[in-house]
Amino acid sequence: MSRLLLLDGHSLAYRAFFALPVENFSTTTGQSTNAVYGFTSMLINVLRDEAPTHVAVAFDISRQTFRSAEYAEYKAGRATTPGEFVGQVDLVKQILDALRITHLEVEGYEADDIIATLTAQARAEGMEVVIVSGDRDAFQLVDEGTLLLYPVRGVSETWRMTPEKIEEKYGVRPERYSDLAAMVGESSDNLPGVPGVGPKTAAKWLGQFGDLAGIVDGADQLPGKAGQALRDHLPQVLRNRRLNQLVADVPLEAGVADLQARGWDREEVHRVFDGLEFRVLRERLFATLESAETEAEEGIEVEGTTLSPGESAAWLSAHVGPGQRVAVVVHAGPRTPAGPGEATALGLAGAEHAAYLDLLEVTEADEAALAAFLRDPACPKVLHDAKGQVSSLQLRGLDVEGVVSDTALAAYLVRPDQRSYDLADLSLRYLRRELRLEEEAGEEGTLDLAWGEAEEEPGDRAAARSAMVHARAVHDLSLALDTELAEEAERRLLAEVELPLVGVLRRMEQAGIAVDLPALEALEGEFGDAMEQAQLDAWESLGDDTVNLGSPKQLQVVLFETLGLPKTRRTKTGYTTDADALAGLYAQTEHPFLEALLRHRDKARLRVTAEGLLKSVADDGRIHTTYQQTIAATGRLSSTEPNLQNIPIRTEEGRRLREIFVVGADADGPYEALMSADYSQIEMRIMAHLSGDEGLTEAFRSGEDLHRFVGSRVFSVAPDDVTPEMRSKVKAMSYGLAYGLSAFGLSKQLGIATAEAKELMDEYFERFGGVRDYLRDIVGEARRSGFTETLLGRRRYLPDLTSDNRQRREMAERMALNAPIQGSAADLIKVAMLRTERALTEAGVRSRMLLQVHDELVLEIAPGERDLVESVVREQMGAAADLTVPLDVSVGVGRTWHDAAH
DNA sequence: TCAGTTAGCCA
DNA sequence: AATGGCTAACTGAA
Repeated sequence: MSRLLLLDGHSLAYRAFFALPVENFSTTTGQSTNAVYGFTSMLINVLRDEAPTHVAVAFDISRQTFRSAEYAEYKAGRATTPGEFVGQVDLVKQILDALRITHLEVEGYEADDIIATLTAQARAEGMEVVIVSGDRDAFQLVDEGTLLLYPVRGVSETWRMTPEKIEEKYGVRPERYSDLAAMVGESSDNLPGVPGVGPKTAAKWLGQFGDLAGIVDGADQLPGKAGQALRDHLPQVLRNRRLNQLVADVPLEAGVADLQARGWDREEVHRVFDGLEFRVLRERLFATLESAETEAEEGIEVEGTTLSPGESAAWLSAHVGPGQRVAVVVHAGPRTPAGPGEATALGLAGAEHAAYLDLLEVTEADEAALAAFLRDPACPKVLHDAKGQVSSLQLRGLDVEGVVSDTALAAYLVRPDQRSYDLADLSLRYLRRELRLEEEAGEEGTLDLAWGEAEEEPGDRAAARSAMVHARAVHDLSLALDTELAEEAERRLLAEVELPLVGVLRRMEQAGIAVDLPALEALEGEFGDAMEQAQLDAWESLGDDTVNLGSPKQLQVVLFETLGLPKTRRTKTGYTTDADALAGLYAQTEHPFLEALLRHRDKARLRVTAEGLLKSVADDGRIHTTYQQTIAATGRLSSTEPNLQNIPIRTEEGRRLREIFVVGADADGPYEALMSADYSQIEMRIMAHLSGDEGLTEAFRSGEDLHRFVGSRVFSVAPDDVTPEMRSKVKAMSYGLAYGLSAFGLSKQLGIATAEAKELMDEYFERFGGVRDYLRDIVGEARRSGFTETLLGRRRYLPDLTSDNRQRREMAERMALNAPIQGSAADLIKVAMLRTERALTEAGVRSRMLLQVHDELVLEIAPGERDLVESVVREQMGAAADLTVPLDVSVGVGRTWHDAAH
């Protein structure tokens, strides 16, 4: 879909001029820049938020237009343009030139006429249009495919004017707005309205007579003083209407097709921004444009050899060695429930040469040379998403040491909220190279491959080419990303945390966790039976056994039509049937169907969870999850296939699922128990540390129960007098804090009035002012710098903090609150995992780490090692960071995960 | 077959 | 309308 963005340059710059204090914006040479700054800032935001394919900016050329010719007083009475504004319009145009954005001006017309003309052309071609203008005349252009962003409160925020929004505000559809304005008047254009006729009256008449022409025809029937006033001022109204009609056929030098967004002039942007001394704005501009702009210059070239049996050893000795960075790409067989498949082939690429090795056809000498290369820590290797590939190699007995970079991890640290770190995307972004194979590249293939064997099968040749091209990309990318990770802290995070963690996670995945299969099968059956019973009960109470209880759509019919229950909160497609809403309905009506439905939901969920776990048990009787290290924008891990980080624990029945995770055995024999070790209140402790709040710090140092301590402060009672009710309130408040909780959200969660929630929050912040100041400051700082940072310097960029769209901006603010806290906790447990594994290895024990659940580690304990491992885990988790408050670790041991809970 | 929506589990 | 995840079922369009 094409989308045209049109801006009214003059009016936006003018607004910015008055919105931003001129004394804060000037260069060392005395040039005022507040209007340029405001305009450019707005431009960047709207380019980012609306992602247009075509862009133009319209300017007024002078005040002499066909309008002033008809009505000499048009726009008269405006103050003369301030001296500091003069000249800034030219600077705006310089910026537009550097960005290669077309700007237009036409003698005798206003900017809005140009915008109207281009809008008409674009709409005729089926394009969407987004207009940014501070002139209300532009309202008449709005329709289903034309959106107006109308600046309010200076330039910091815009209203998204849709036909509905205009109708809601003014009571008329956009196409009638100009009729309304003609009667009401427009002070900024010096067009007087009819005395006594305001928007309400005008909208009412338009509703009665259809349009202005209808009102004129029926003017005689208009009642009262207002009617008489209109009759008296008819010529003036009609003149206003002629003047506020935008001209949609201004002769233009450029058509819509000429406005396609083009590559910008990097050097010119630097030159202009240097001159204006815009530093932060330049960062924002580059961050915005570079993500949109990834034009490939060419494909990836690789000169490579497909090694025949017996050739690998010689190739390796010629092309790899200490200090020479080599990219490794592994091809593997299909994955199994126990993990990735076995390696079948690999591509290698150094600075100059590339090679492809078929592991199924190598000689013993080849394999020995390869094994020696792979396990030599002095030979630096880089991989993309190493964990699975190293697993695949290991299945063939090939150990890998000396991994100096993982391009997926490096790219994740550079920008942690990307959807994926696909090699092709990264190649385009950081190398400006398309990752494609010869066939796809068309006739001007960009590959230059030297082939080993002529008689190879085509499939093998494609695989070889692909592996070598990928390896070349990984090699070059690893260098490019090294320079992207400019901050020392981020380099250390990669080298000392994320990279070593890859091995820890790989071993945890390979180990898996043992499952009591008969117990799991029994549980699945039990939940299944309970689900069926619930379904029967539900159907019986309804007298209908055809409703699919799993279909929200069918449920809506049953609940709100058949049963006629009160409507719940709206969703995109109707009314919600979520558990909260159903429980609310049950409290009101006690309808037996609701009870059975909720029970059915519960049991169905449990059954499906059991079923999913059952399906993922591998041949060794264990479940091997996969940890994702580049998904969560905050730095947390995630777990998939299956997700072992969301096994039920909150209800008694759900907890029974934890009984099927049991202590198991390995090749060396059985283990003795499972151990669960977790941090208590890790996020609140980090909050205490980061905020330096004295009360919260004291709470943790005192050893008193946190929520009891906080409750005693908030409610001004002795700790012993904190009631369970008080405790649960401050507990919800404490947990909500780091998420940007609002009074409304808190009231909803606690089931109390919003006013009461507000009081609670105020009292909380009053007593823990350090927390309030910290949360406020962290957002302000992030807005200035563009990113947040964790204890270990993990960054998260939040460009939306300066968005004009309130919803996006507030979302970004909550992310800015949460990211340093959740992310620091993630840093901490990662360090704890590294330290724990190292210490266990040094202690020479057989016990091993199996799972990580954000603030919890699950270990399998070998016979006789329980006490030693417990002290190791306590020590290493406790020493993962040096905070101003202690890190409290609690440990439990048992036959099952459930029993190990504490 | 696939993507979007809804629901629900965890920290 | 409180952050960060994953999976499953249903649904309608391709």
